[in-house]
Amino acid sequence: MIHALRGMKDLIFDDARRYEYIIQTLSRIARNYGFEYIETPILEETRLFKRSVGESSDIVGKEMYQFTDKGGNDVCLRPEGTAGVVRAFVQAKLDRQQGQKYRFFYHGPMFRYERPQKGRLREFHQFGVESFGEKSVEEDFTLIVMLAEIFEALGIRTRVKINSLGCTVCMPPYRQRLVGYLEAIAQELCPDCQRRIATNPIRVLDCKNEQCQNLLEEAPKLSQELCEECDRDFTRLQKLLTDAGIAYEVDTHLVRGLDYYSGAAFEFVSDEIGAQSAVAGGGRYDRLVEFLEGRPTPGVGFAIGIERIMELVRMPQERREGWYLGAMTPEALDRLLPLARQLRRSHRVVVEYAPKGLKAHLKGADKANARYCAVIGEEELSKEHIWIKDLEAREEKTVPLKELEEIEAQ
RNA sequence: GUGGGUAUAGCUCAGUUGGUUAGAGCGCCAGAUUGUGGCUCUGGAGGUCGUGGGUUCGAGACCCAUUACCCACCCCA
Repeated sequence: MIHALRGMKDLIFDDARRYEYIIQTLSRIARNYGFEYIETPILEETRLFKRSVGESSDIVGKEMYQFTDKGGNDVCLRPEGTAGVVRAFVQAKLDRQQGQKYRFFYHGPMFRYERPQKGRLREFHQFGVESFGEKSVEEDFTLIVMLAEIFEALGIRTRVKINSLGCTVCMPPYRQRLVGYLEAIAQELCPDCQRRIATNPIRVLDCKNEQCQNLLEEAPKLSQELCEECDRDFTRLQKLLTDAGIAYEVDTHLVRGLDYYSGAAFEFVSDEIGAQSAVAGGGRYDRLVEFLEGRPTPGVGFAIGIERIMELVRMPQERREGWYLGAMTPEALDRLLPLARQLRRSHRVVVEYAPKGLKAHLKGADKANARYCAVIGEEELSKEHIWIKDLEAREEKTVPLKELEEIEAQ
């Protein structure tokens, strides 16, 4: 038997319904917040991600599905969604519309060659939004509010963590101070952290090693060394969240894993899904458009991991819907087919082609989750009638075929 | 890449210290008088016990290898 590749799953039955419901719900909310749909290619040039996500990240360093296509291009399956949307933004020359705001939402598959575990697949799906041209911290606030609304709508309990990653003014000096501190205690840090001092010192902060965490308690904190502007924004963000009644925790160790983040960073976590607890993450990336050769344009966005919230979603109760049509004789089937075609203009219709007894048809209609079971038997056929039962109300009636056709044609 | 766990029916799992024709529940199919679903009852189909070796008179059980899946580390949504 040919099996799906490791870390790749079919969405079928309940999973498919949940996926569809999630996408519909999130799309609706995104539109209410002024975002519009964008779709970008799943395959992109590798250098897009090297420049945006960053070569020092594991994602680009060792997790990409990368290959050379038949034209000799170095390409890869997208490992995340932001880079493609920013590329599309620059390619459409929207960066030339200074002062304009653009807001997009997207959803679709992402690929990372990792060892699968709970909440982590090689092909997984994200729903994300990207907002361009809005520098105000109110936009950061609005995205967090939006996420809160999303998880509330889906019936998922989450905790909100926020942090500020600083800007070009305050981050570089902080980074230097941090490196100085880390070098002094380097021998006591785990091997990974020792390596990170050179490659990406900020990420030492969210090392999961307990000994490292203890050593880091005395480390300089960016939150205390933010420049005036960043500090003002971060304080304002906290005030807005408090006023809006959104509980949050400031997590100075919250470091987004991708290089393009700056300024506000946030993460929504769930305590009900195992080790991979981050269900959504995002933040500001005011320099990313420049990295991709666009004119400087502020940006902020987030992404939600669909698979991570799938089992948590509270689905609305499913109701019986549409029609089941069945015939008790071969001749009766000939009358059913045109009727099905008519009904399908506006209703869900399932047709059973095999002639069967009434009981079998009722069972079939029940299994098909149809609201109405309509059957033509010998009796009905001779009078040009059709027998209809409402499976929910348990009421039945026999009406002329013509009547049903006319009513449903509207 | 590293570590741990699990592989028996379509699904969830039982299978005692190795011992005859490998079981249950759910699901599926067919019936319970001739045209009435969900509930109940009866019957039925369906398994080379992940794969390959080995130990043994005898292996679903024990040993080795291999593959797949799951969980955790790493990293991230």
